[in-house]
Amino acid sequence: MCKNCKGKPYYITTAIAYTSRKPHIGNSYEIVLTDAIARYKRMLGYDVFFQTGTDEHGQKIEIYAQSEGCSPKEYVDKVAGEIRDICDVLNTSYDYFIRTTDEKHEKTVQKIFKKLYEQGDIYKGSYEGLYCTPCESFWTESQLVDGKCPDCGREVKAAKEEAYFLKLSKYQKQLEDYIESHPDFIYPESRKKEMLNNFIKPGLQDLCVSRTSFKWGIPVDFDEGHVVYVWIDALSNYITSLGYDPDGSSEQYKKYWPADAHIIGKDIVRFHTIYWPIMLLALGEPLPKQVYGHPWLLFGEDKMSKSRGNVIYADELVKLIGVDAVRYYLLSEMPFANDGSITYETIIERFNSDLANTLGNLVNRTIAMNNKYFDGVIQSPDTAEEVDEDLKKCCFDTVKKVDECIDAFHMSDAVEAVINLAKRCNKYIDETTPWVLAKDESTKSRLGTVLYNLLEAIRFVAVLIEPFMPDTSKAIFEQMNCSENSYDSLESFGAVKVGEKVGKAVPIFARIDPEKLYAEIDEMQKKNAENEHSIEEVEEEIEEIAPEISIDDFAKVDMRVGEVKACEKVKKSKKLLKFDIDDGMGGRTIVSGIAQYYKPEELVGKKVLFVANLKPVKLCGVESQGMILSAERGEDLQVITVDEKKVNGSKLC
RNA sequence: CGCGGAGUAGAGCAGUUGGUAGCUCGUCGGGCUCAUAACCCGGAGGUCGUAGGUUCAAGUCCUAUCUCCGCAACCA
Repeated sequence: MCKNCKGKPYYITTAIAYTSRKPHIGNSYEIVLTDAIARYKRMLGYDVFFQTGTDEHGQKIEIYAQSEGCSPKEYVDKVAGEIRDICDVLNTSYDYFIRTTDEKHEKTVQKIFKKLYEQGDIYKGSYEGLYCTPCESFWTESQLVDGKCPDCGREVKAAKEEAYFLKLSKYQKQLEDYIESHPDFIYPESRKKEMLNNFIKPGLQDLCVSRTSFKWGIPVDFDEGHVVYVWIDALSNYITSLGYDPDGSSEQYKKYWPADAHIIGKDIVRFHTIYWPIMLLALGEPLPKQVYGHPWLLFGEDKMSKSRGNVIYADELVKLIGVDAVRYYLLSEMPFANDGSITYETIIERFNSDLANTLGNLVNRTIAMNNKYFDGVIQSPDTAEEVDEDLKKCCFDTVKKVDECIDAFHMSDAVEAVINLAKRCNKYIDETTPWVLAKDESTKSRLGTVLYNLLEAIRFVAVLIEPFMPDTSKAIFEQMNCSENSYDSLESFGAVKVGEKVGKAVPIFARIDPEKLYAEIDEMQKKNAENEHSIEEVEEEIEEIAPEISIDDFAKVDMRVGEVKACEKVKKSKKLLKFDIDDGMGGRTIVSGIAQYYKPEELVGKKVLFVANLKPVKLCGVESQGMILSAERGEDLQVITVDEKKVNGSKLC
């Protein structure tokens, strides 16, 4: 067993959740996954520190707060509360919940920023680009529409914004060496290759770490007007909470840092394996041992979103099927490297098959037999047969298997291993046929042995399942009237006490009736629809009318009718279609990013409208000499077509 | 030729260093009755994306090709 992990510190974190809105169940996977690992390590004897929390700054939050008519702080308090509630509803055992609006965090971030500035790793530079004053935004040449701001259509002017930059390039080599020499640092492997090949090897660009365009952030204390931009603020949560301080860190920090594992979504691997390590290198602190970028949980094939009406929230699902069932589902259904998918069908399937039939029924029938045949009194195991040895072996093998799986973050395999042990127990019952043994007084002692072995094997199950389903583990121990739930007790077979009386047999998981569940879901969704006026809806409202322009402004845009002669996908691109347009003037090529809405052949022969005097640009290597007009609303897009008889090249007026 | 991953029974997935193709759910048949119409056993169902090649032997190695996905690029 694990002798050298007793009392050893183990620091594990989730990413901090952005407080823009209530997270759906896909977002909640991470905290359950991390919780299971934390609980397991605790059981092994590690001195675990498990941290989660919320990321609460940024322009987006400013905007959301405004649309809700409250201050950013009020908004963030509300959402952070919801997020914390979900963590609690999911019975997660975090030791600390950090908020980036905590005073201690803000103070430390300012110190970190200053330290990096003073030692020259952060320098003041400027963000050069084309600036749209009303929008307070910078654009690159290629982002402009008609040479104007793509957001509001107004003029932009070349401008510089002061900003602070972190010298990533300085530490590039050091980071690359670290990644190469620590093969487990980025996990899974494919993510590591992505980072190395796409970002690090081609060369890192210095990172902009401050903004002046919004206020809701941690102020740079030595330069008024500047606010620390997301990276340094959010990422440093992992150390500010522990008491890191450039002027001398706390004992707690020295004990737990570096982190053993950062559990994060695959979308933010880049920040955690490039920016964060470089910040730490610059600060002279050790790097985290491992970063696991887990996959996403999708609804069926689709991403979850309010506008699709397929959002499932963790707390609602908990109301329907219970905490442990939700935890079990998330852990067992999510593959290790690919995205998982959630459907009510599979939820029911897994619940009924694994939890009710296999596990719940096993406990129920075993306890019931003990009561029925021995009035609940646990008998001494006096006989031994080959099947018994096989059962014991399976118990020990399962302990080992679970350990290996969790170390490799293969949670679904770990969970499956425990369920397989329960299956082995069910088989054991069939092999030993206790009901036959009960008929004859001469086989009574064998019967007692069989039931003893079953109880002990179930005890193994109950111990091993604690990290995944803590309440269920407890419930099993209660029914067995047993308290020996330590991991160390799994070193040998036989901790169940002879002579004790088991409790009453009460089903732990009642089978789900699919129709009943669907009815409940319908009702819940109806209720939600009634009191939902979500932020997402606000976003999807029709766009505001752009500022007024004069007839002269309009006259600058030369729009013409053209006929699509040919159309094909631009190689190596996802969204681009290349059009050959007959413009009545010898033809031209236009590239348009509408490949996900149209198949190339659909538009051939159609007369379309295009902007004829737009400055040509290259897109994915193809020169585009104009812009095809289309109407867009949310996820929907349609190319504007005109009457077949219109002459190619006709000018719009 | 930007980087990487994946294509295996109706569905969802395993298949380590090449050596008789497995698991879960579903389905069909059988057994049992302690238990939550549950549990146990067995059957059917796959030319392992396609085409070549290496080998005594390939899902597993090599080459080509198709399709999907992730990251990057990109939405004039």
